[in-house]
Amino acid sequence: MGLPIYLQIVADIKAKIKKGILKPGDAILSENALCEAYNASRMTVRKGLAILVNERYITSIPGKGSYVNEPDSEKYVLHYNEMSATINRVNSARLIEAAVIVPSPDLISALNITANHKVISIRRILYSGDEPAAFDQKYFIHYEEMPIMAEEIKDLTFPGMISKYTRLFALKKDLTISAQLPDEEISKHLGLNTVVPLLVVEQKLFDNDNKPLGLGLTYYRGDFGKLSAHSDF
Amino acid sequence: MGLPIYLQIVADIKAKIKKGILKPGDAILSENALCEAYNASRMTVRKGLAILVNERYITSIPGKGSYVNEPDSEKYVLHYNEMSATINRVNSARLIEAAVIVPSPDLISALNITANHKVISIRRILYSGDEPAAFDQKYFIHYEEMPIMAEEIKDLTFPGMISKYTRLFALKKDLTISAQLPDEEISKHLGLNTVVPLLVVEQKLFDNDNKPLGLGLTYYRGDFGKLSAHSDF
DNA sequence: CAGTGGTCTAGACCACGTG
DNA sequence: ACGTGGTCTAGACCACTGA
Repeated sequence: MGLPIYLQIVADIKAKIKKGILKPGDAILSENALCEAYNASRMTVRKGLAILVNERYITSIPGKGSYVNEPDSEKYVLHYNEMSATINRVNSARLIEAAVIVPSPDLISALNITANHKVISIRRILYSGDEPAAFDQKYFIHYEEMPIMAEEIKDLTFPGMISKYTRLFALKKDLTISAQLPDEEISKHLGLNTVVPLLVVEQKLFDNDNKPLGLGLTYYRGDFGKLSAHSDF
Repeated sequence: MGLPIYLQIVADIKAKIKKGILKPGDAILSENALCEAYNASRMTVRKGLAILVNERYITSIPGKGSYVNEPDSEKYVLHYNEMSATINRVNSARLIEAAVIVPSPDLISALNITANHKVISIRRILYSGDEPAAFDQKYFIHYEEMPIMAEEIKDLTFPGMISKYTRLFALKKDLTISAQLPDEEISKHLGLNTVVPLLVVEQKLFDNDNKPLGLGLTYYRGDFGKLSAHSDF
């Protein structure tokens, strides 16, 4: 019984939802009714309900009441880091290119820049022990005050690279995951003789105003790359 | 200026973190100091800080103070639904098997059951318009009181199927994403003549006590399946 | 010891929705 | 008009950390 009142309320309502006593669409007790039921002040009750709202168990509608939500069965939490031993067994990297390039038309549109902008291209092979596990390509916009610092950058993740130049908390990130077959160049870099499917992770980084900051493509050998995600709560 | 005080506090502190005025590890003003700064009561200040704690911007340590966190640059939100037009362009399904089977050793260990348990196997082809986009295999434990209801189940997602028998809010879900080449059977079902890489999504469903409820495998043609995820906030 | 965050109360005023 | 949730106050007591 050491649980604070507001957490008891949370636990009780969650339990009722999980047992089916409260179904999606049902109204829960009003705040005042909960105050009476738990002999608590309204602020305490509201603190509990705020948690349930935040975890998407219920929705509160001003002037009406609070209602049990449909479960959001589609939502997962994914941890991704192109250099993570636990995720991809990747534990080292070798830089094969770090250059300022003239962007291709595709890159120009992906980064939303004009043709006279320069772009930094970073290419790496990511290793799992001695074996090449992935080919990694990053692009980001080159500004004058931005030295390439190849040595510093070699072992970083993409957000890590970008955060050399910007506050990381300002980053927005999109990930797109697909399966592809390797082209000749990637086959060569990864030393592939047979046909191996690739797990491709595309990262797009944006600043707080949704201006593109960089584009990353990582091509994992299908027998190395595995991503995992889990439902929250 | 219509913003409530507690949201102003949230916005101000977020801004300071994003601009680098507050760096990871830095202490923020104490609650009492913030009360003075914003001419607000402590409960109002705490309401703001609670949001920052929840969104992982800061951590509060009793007796000491609140501190700016290292950004969690690995965390993404993934929406997945094997039948979603927006995610996979899948808009219909055809059932090719719905049967009670004797589980293989692999299945027995994956579902953590004994050999005398029966398992329901559901096999479907998922279509994008007229084209087969994925081969879908589900397994879940068969209990006596569980009719198969093939027609009802045909167009459901895996959580949808399971929720026919259990409260959905109690579900825990794991997703594993990988790239594979099709075996003969899958090639046949998807009508593949050339070598096409597959994006494979493995779903494991658990109840609230982490007891396995089901195993799902969905094999998307690489040119159809694309998953996307994004950083939160 | 003084300062911090964690919990809680008993009020208040507001905007909103329904009868 | 009444009940609802949303915001806010000015206190209170507690457990904890650090000097």
